[in-house]
Amino acid sequence: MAAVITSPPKGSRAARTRATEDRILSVALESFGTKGFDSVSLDDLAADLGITKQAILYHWSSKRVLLDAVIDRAALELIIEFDGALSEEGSGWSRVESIVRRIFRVAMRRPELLGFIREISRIGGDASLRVTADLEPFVSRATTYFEREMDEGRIRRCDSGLLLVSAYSTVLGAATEVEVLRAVGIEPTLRSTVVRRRELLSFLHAAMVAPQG
Amino acid sequence: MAAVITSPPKGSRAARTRATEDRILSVALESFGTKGFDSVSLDDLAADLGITKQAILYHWSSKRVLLDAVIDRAALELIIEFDGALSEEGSGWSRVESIVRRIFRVAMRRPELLGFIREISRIGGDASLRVTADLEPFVSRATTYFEREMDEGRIRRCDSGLLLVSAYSTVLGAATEVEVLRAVGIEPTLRSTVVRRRELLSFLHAAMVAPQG
DNA sequence: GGGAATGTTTACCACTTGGTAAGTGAATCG
DNA sequence: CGATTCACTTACCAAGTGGTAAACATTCCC
Repeated sequence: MAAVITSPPKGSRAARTRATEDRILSVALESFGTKGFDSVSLDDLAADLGITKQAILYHWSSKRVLLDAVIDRAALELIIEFDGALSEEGSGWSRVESIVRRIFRVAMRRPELLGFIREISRIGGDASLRVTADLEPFVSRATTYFEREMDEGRIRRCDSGLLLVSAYSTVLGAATEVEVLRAVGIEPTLRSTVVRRRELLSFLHAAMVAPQG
Repeated sequence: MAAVITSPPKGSRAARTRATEDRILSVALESFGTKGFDSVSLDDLAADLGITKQAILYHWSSKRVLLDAVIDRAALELIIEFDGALSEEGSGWSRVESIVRRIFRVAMRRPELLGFIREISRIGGDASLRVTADLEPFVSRATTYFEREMDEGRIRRCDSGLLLVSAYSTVLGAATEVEVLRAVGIEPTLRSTVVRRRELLSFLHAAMVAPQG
């Protein structure tokens, strides 16, 4: 709704400006996520966009400020991708399954998004704090969800925070550690992806699901 | 044994040269692993070492060639850290447990080593190929080990390559994704590390151990 | 002991980096 | 329509980049 109110007449200057900023953020996210923040110069970015670096610096006063904007964008997109899965129908294992499928879809179609979060973690400092703050609402929702599932005995009882981290790194790892996969002789094809997802689901199932009784 | 034969008289020029190269590789591994290859300039490196960058370029003709040397060093250290675990006494779950403990020890004491491998994976190209080639013997040993354990029914049957990747990313993730841990409210202290290791072991146990029968 | 090989430094270079200043053409508005 | 704001470009700059050339000090070897 806010979007409707604030969105100016189509084709207006303000609208085109926002479209440009959007394009810049999008390309920056992809580049930072795949090559790393320091490995991408403003000139590189500008060249990809077909503009000059000063155009970028017009919208954000420094590369560091641009990074903050990209962080916010990445967190937003992550939440959009995953938050829905938490609200979906079903419960217990079937819901976990749908979350894993969704994560896999993101990892396959938007690897730069997950790579970017990882990159930010390494930069540390303010950047990490920012992404942490951005994701906090989502993390607390996920944790709450896990707690409830445990209370109702649908998954094994354990530290919900660690469960989240374990699930996150397991899936993210299996989906993105392409080089490691190559090292063990798995070329990342669509077919092998399906196989890996199936294996991973059974791995997680064994790990998470409470022994029924 | 080879070391004895090739090692020159103590304090000789050759020995000191090798010590210098060793120091450079060590500092480079730490810096590249924590800050990233592109984020560390030769001047930075030299400053940390108390020498000039030209001294570095004397031993390796370019920054890229230095990277190759650092990759070899990292792979060697990784193998030294982990390979022993595969030959240890015990079998089945107890051995897995000892491997996990070892990985945790490395992740805690030498995070830059694992961070470096991850960094290299992202750089891609020749660098990735090199680390893959360096680690191949170790990977094939680990895979063989898993296969045997499965044959003898001590762990669940599944794709051994994926099992390796899953175990690797789960452990590496839980041990190194500090920012994610912070996001879920776990400050990385020694105490929390112990807790996390215990949780992880139970997670892995449920996932890997074959239902007895 | 003297010349040669070796490891390191000083001096330098072309190029790239993030960032500034001033200018320009088009959309906007009174 | 004319002034102004806006989005962007051209022209720079100082600092830092990886890398080269040559001078220099030390160790080695005959």
